[in-house]
Amino acid sequence: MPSPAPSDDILTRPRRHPPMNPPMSTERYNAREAEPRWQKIWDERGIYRTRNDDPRPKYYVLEMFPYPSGRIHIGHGRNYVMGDVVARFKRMKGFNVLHPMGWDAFGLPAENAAIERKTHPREWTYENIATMREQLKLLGLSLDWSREIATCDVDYYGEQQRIFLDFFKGGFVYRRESEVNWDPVDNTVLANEQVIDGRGWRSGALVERRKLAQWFFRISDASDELLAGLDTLERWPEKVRLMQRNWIGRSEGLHVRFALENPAPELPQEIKVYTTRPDTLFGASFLALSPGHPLTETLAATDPALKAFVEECRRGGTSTAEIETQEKMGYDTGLTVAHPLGGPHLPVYVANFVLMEYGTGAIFGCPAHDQRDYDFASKYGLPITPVVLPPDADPASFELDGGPYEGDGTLFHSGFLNGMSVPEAKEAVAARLEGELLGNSAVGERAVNYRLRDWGISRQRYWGCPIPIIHCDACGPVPVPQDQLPVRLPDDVSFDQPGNPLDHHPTWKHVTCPHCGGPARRETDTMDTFVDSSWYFARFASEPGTAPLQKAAADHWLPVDQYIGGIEHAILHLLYSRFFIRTLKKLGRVSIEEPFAGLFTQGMIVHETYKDTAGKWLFPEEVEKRPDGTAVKVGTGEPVTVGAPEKMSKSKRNVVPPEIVADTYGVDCARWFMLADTPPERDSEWTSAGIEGAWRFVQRIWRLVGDTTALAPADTPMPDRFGDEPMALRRASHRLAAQVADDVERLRFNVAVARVHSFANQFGDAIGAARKAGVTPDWAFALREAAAFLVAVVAPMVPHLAEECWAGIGGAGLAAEAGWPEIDPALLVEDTVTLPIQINGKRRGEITVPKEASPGEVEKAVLALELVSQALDGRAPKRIIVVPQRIVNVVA
RNA sequence: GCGGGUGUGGCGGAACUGGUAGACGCGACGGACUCAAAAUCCGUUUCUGGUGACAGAGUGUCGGUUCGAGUCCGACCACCCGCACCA
Repeated sequence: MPSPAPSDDILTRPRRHPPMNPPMSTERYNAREAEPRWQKIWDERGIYRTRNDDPRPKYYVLEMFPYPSGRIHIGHGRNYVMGDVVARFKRMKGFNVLHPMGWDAFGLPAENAAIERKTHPREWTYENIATMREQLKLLGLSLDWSREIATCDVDYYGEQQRIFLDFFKGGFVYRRESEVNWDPVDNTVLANEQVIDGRGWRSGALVERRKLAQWFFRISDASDELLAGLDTLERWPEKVRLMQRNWIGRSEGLHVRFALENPAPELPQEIKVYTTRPDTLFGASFLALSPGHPLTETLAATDPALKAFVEECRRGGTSTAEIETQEKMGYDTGLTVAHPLGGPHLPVYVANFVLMEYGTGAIFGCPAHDQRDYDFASKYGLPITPVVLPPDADPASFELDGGPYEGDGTLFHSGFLNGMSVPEAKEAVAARLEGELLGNSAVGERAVNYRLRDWGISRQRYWGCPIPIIHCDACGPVPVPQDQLPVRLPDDVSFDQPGNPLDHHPTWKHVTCPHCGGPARRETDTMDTFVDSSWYFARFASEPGTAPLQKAAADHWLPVDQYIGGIEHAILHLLYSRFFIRTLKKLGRVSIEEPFAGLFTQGMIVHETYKDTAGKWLFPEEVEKRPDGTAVKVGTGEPVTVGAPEKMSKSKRNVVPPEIVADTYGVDCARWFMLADTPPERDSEWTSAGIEGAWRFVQRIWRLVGDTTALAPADTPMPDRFGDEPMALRRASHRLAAQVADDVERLRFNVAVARVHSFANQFGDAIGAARKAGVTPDWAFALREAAAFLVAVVAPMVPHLAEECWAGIGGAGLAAEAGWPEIDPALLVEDTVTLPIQINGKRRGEITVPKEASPGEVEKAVLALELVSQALDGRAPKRIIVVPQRIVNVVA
């Protein structure tokens, strides 16, 4: 899924040292020593292994699994850390948490690596996985590694083949011709990202469109339910739901059949168009067919000029930028159609802007009320008749001012529609045309259209899940029999020649037909990797070593309670997964419909970029910032240009490897930094000042806890009475636990961090006060409690430090297995409240009253204040507004 | 073009359903400790005027609703994101 950029020379890169003494003295928390030690203990005790038969309520938290591209940098870590905080927090709250990890391991880069470095895609992939697994472990994530999977594991893709065949038998898959990008020099199919400026990325040849038979999933049949399902996804960002809604693109309109006049015998009797503006039918001045329309093809067979025109339309890239700038082009076929409502006869054109894939591949053009039709009609001298009159315009004098009018209004020049509003006219036309016959069926038929197209899953590639079909000349496409599954990828493949290695493998594709026993060929296409990622979250539900997709396990764990990933997957991955799970339900393989109950899209980590005088990108470690704001190259003093913060990427070298952060500050600092300051959905800038701030705070927690254990004896019993100050500290401790729990539930990590900071300030003051006053039993208890609460509250965020502190205060077991602090509700309630006093809306003072004081009592107390009587200057106030617990406003 | 979002100190950002704007952090400045430095601790830090208690202004701009607006409404400006010949 995300495509992390590898960084090759991390281990030789210069290190930045911590801003202080080496963290070795006993005064300081030594993360470098403590972190691996705790990770080993967690690992040995297997505390993050999840069992399906655990009776506690389940909670499934998942981060989008990575593509194993090589190495991760710190920019990739943010979503894993956020997920980890949620997982650890929910464990403390008593849930049986599933928090797994895997690899989106098929895909093109492995084949490119095979070509460039002569390594096998399998080796390259599994080596990358090994590296990245260690890097992720370094982050101290509480993952159940026993459930790890890679989509290129035979077990996984074998199950996927079974699912494909279920889809096939259920009628959710079909095969049809579809266009691909064809590189005529390399004789190979190119992915969209391999086409650069209309040319093959490797050969530089102009890319052609070529038709190939390919497999499709019938996702467009599910348009309506996918759309309706969005309304049930209350814990998804509104933005993502909107993007999916637009992508599905439902529209309501009318199919209208136009009778061809004097058609030649080989031609059809009619042309069917789709329109969402039947109200503008009297303004129609032409019909336009797509170059790919069947009628176009029929006509082109006997009309060389039309054939040339169609070919010209085919040329040119498929990129949106090109389509966007393309001029409207048309070809007059000489045919005409009758107007269904008795208007003038209309010429039939073929036009480059009419899409075959949408609607019926044919339109009627109403130039006065559609920009595209207006452009077209202007170019070809077709009539432009306004039929919708804008509000307040005069029908006698109304003229278009240089463009179409696409707004609302009243119909005119439109026969029986005159005077109607646009919606009324739409309805009237639909009703009229439904009742009229052309041949044996109605001229008009109401229709719903979707923008969503079927999902083409065929890829002419080696490193993907083989499509388990055998092609027989006699029997057609035949499923691979169950006992011959999985269809394994052959290992002995060569990447010496262009094209699909499966296709030119000497033996692999030659098989006998399971049906008739005759000679047959395997399908050599593999599946789109989006198929792999459409059900991996269901695979994690099964215990390791068991069948990959188990109904009971999937029904137990799904839907994912909290899914976390980048916004770039807002449409395809999430929509495909939704379709996949719905289809699996229809096939009886799971019982749920929506795979992800809660979705969160996190922001990226960005970093400044650096260039030397030669324009070469520099790593952050190669750059030294001067106090005057300029930057120079370490060692040489050469000036460095500092660029704006951008997404971390290998090519721009603005990456920070997790190893260096772990070595210098410890990963807890990195985790704290990633959670602090910036709201999690926004991009966050990685800075050395920020990580140093995190380092200081980690040390601060350590000191607060250390000071407490030195001052207050362990196991101090709870005294009957508390002094004001210890009581205030207790209130703060309990409030902290309540508020941070709320913040984490709402994924407001930056706010949670701020609260912890704020509490630390208060805790520090309390320690000072206790020292001064003498550590009485009430102080001792309050301090110990504060330390225990603080450690527990930060445990999800800085788990290693928490363990070290937990051990220091004599906590039972591991912090990772401790529960969330028990909050005494009585301590969350204050008995007095301080209200600000406004005079005429401006804050002029405040008053402290008992919490239960009635508005009348508050009013009396406020009026008694000197600042109020001064402001009133003897007059009676016009009005006093008392908002209980909030504010008092005196209107003088 | 269509749809959506965001605008708050030098910076990242807080502010529950309309109720003390600037929490918390970063940076900066001043001080304590130290032979000195680092670390740590304390204080100041929206702007303007004033030595000062204090006064005035202030959440992109303009207007509105309200006792009270960062928050709600209308118009506009800027930036960001998504989609884009979808009939």
